[in-house]
Amino acid sequence: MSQNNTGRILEAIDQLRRRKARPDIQRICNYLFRRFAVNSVEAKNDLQWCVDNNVVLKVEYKGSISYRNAAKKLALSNKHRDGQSSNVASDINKTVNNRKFAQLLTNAFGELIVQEPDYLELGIPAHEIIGNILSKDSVRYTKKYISILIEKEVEHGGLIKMKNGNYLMGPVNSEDFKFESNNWKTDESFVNSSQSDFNDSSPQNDVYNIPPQFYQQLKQKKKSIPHKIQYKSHKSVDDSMDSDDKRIDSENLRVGGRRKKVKKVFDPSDNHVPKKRGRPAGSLNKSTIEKNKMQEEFSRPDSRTSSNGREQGGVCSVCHNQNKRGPNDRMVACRECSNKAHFSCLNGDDMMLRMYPDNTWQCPHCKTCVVCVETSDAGYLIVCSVCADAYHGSCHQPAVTEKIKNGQRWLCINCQKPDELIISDIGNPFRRKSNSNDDNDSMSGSEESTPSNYRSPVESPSPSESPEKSRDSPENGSDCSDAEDPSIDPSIPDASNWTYEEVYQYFAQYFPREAKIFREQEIDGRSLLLLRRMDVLTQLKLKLGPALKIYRHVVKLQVRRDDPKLYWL
DNA sequence: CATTGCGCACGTT
DNA sequence: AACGTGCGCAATG
Repeated sequence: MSQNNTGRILEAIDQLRRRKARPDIQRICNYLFRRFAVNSVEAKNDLQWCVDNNVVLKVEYKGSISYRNAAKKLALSNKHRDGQSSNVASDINKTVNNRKFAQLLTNAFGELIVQEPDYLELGIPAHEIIGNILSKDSVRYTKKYISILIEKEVEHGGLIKMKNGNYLMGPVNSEDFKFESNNWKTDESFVNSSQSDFNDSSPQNDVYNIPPQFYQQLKQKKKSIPHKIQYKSHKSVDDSMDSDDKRIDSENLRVGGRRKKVKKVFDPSDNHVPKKRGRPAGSLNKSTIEKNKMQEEFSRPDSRTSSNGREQGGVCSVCHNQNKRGPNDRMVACRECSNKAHFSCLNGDDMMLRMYPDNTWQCPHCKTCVVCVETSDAGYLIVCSVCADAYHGSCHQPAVTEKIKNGQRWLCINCQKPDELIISDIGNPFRRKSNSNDDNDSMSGSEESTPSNYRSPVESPSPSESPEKSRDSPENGSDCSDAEDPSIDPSIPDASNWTYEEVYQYFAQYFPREAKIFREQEIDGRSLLLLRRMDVLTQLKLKLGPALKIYRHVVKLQVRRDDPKLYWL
């Protein structure tokens, strides 16, 4: 099932909106992939699920399809015509959202009271609450929406409105403050557990159900710190939220990996400096309409993952299916949390879904940099395609400066070996570098590229642990530099004496999912060298896409040369 | 290169 | 009229 991703999809939509980019399927998928390593098939399925369940609205706007956060739309329309929500199905996400909102609300109270202990007596003005919540989640909420929710909360007794118009928190409804979702998205929210912490004494205690940690802070802080409200720059208490929104937004909310921009506060009064940008006139240009139209058609099933997202179950964190995907499939549990995934869903192109050599697995949210032990929250993690260790680019020695996309093969320092060593004396096929030629193959979509940096800059030879075999030593090019050697590319191993296990190992590094066929069929090196195109395409029961890519490797091994002419003819 | 920020013209309410 | 939307560009890493 897809609830796992609904939050992410909403986040994507809102993020795009905030960026003033059209939240179309393309961008949403892109966002999900970047942020959460959700593949596009799954993303599309989940998006569809969201649409079907009215969590997300699919709309046509200016000739193209866009997606809207239904909750926001709802808040909007409720405001305009005070009807009841038109749609039954939105109830699901309403409860989820309510809970989320309750968390944010409590959190806001906690923070604000710590900031300004006087609020304990005076109550907190709505705009402060709104500002605080927006600073946490301006994607899901707007000023108006929050106002509405606050009023609702008052009706339900969760909040108390004072005569001065300020708010106090009412009695806790523990149900509302339960930690939400144990999925991989960890929330910075609190667990409302340790009552004891703030049970001690405070007279307001029964009124202010603020989270424990805030109560602690509050106690320490007393009233010593002068009141400084971060977002307060407006004259009247009540308007000004709109310009404030932006500021809050930019200061506190960072989702993606970036944010420079010195942030100027937009002042409508300096209109007279037009510094024209953006498109001149006429809002839509045809070419883009057409482009959008073309990419509009929904998912073509992506050959490499059969994940379908439609089925019931939701056990596998990757495909959300319960059923195993083959006789040999099994569930692998994250070694940190309760997430599980099909064995077959792991070890694919997505490096964040790679198992460790000891057959354990960390889900993407638990995976930590082996150096700083921070998760991807602290920065993009690059995962070694051999040992599955993750690193922040800057933590790795030497620092990784070039961009390694998720899915791109990359070797950590421990797994890198100078090519010379491998080629000339080891000849161990499966531990061979991925430097030279796998990017093209293993990565599904990416076209070509990544200049192969043969000689790796590294020294650590980490002697190969493999059993020695002296069979081939391909005229040992002592200078590995590259394929100037006439016919044989020394970086391509000689497979003629491989056992089928070795063949399997070789292909497993590029095609973890498909490689087992080589073992099943007991294709050893000699057989491999005899394989013909049709054999690969038809006899191995592979899907066409992988089969073609595998065939390419087969040819390379057969001729020990990487010449596209050979396999595209 | 990909991603993000955003002015401004236009659509919706 | 006020607000929502997103194109197309600029800035940014």
